[in-house]
Amino acid sequence: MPLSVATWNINSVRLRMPIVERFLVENAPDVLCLQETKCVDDQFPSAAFRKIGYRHLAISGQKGYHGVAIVARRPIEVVERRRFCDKDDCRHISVRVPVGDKSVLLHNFYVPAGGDEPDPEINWKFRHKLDFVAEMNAVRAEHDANSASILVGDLNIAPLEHDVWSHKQLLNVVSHTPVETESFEAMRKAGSWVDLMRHNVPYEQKLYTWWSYRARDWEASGRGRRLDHIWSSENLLPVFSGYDILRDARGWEKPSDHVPVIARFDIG
DNA sequence: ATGGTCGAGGGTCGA
Repeated sequence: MPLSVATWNINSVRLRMPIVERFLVENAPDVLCLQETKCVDDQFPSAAFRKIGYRHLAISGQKGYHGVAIVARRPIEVVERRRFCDKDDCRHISVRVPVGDKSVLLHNFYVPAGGDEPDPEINWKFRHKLDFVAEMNAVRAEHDANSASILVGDLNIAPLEHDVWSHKQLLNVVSHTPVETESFEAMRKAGSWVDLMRHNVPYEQKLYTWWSYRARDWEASGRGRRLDHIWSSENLLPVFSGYDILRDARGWEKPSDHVPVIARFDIG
């Protein structure tokens, strides 16, 4: 019986419940990590999740902005709601997922988008994004014989050349600037995380999880970016059995600009 | 060339 973990920036959980339910019914991941829930915990549609079998909830929301949550069909225990950059933004929550006599520590992140101007001197949002990623260096892929770690979320950075539709045209666009991609990869390596979506995938293969709302036709324009990620500790590689990017979800009714990603592990 | 579209909230701001 595998363990499956999904991540999805849904850009308002209340508005998006119809397609979130569709995704859960059709794909039945054990755990779904959500970002940009955009509501306080009292407004989170907990009853609707419980009704379709997702009875275990870990929520960290705030009014109007940001917000993360984890919903699961199996028990989870909240470990931490970590603050970053000395702010009260709800951008992280971690849970422990018992898997037989072992357990997985699961981090769910929503990294700041960073604004439009890629200059930390004149754009405090970009400064905040760089500081946030630097602070993530402390989040390591903890593991031992009985435990492993997974880190997912909207990390708002497309690190590799083929994680964007045009490397050259996006080099000065926030999400793909060298200062971001280099610090991002340094942070990932410092934590000993494995980028599962690129594991055994050809370097030249384009991978996208996000398409802008600002295109007349997202599909025709083809201008995507890989902003959502699934990482794990190295000891999960032997049981990692693959993943899917639910590209079709970008064309559903009232879509998010991000699509879900699901990873599967042959454990539990 | 430098828009374009969403969501929350009700103040435009954040993405």
